[in-house]
Amino acid sequence: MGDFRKKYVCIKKDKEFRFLFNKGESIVSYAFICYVRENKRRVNRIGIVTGKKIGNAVKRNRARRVIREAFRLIEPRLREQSTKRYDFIFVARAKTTELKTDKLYSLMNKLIIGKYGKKNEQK
RNA sequence: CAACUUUAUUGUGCGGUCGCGGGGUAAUACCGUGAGGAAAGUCCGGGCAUCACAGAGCAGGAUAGCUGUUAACGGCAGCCGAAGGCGACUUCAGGGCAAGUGCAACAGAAAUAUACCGCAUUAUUUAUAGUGUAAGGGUGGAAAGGCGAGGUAAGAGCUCACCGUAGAGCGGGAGACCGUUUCUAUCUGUAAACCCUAUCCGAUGCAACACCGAUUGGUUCUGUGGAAAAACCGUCUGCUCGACGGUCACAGAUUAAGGUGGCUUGAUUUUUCCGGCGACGGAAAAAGUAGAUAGAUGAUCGCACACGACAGAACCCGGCUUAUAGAUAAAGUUGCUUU
RNA sequence: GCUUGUGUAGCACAGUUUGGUAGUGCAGCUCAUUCGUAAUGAGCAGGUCGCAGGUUCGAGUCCUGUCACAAGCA
Repeated sequence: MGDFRKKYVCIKKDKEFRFLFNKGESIVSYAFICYVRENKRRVNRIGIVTGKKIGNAVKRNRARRVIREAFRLIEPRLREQSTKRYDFIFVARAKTTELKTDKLYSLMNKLIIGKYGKKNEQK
């Protein structure tokens, strides 16, 4: 699979963020809120939102890194189990800063893989 | 040993695996590198960039002991003065109310000039009026510099002795300032009240600015023609004077999504020596030190301990201010004990 | 990154220019009115003036620092 170097792409534009907030399915947990929608590209895309409420710059960076690392671990499994590709937007919450990646990883595993992996198999 | 004062340093470290930004070799692999003492607040100063360069006056802003230091500063160093502390030491917008003006609520008779009670005296009707007066009373943050004597009708710096404050003179010092057996007196407080004095200040900020860029529209600039008496508008930080340009039409350039540069070798860092009390300056050698653009440092395993605080570069420096778990070092003060 | 503005009672605002009493409306409580409620009338309570320091006899007001919140600039 050497077609593209990066396995996933960042969402950058404001329009796309707003589109996902309005039309995407939402998954809520104590660590993060996730908006998901199917896209027609060949890659999974991710966007991370860390608002001002979380804290100062260090805490915001920390939350961003933790989410990104967890997603990086989960992403290969998602591609194996599903043929479709999705856009994800993760919104960090205040508790995200204190969590470790393995906790977040197991949480994502439960919520995202559990939902979108199986969904595809049934079809 | 205890309490305290000041200054400085450090801000988890080492190794393995996966992952991220930039660079190099070069081709999907390897090598090396990658946040701070405050990166923060944006409170000052400077570089750099663009605009204006046709200026003059006024206004406006900043600073405020002296000498030095510096690219510059409102910073820093040393010294002087005042206040606080037993002391080491700390703090201070620390020029001028003796240039002028204003303000001083309530209380009080009166707040910068005055007569309520009082004390004297004059007039007559013995109670009032006039005059003189700041000794005494109470009020207040502040009551005519304080206190004693003389003096006087009673009093008053009115006079004198002693003392304070301010100014002038003299002496010392580079200066702030200090001293003084001299002379003078418009001797309440407030300039973080207006103001005066001295010194400095053009404006805007990397979202500056330069370059590339399609249909179409707008803006600005240039050129040509028109208008050009007055008026209006714009630019020159605000105002006045003054200067320049514009008002309508056509043509060309320019600009708006985005991209590239600006973007890191610089008043650089470290070490040694020399000059200086010190801030700092000079010389030599060595080092090569983040450069992203939704914005890079995380996860995990092993070992050690104090179990890791405050906190993340965004054009770059010099300061200041604020946040900060602890750990370490040096100098000094006071008290106690021992010798 | 840069440039501005605002913090006063539970809420919305005055007062800051020119320093001496902290006020207005709504909301709250009590009483009156009414068969009862609303409206109306009378009264009451409620304030670290964002925080810290300074100037002053005395700061909501003047000065300095600081903490929040909001707006603008491609």
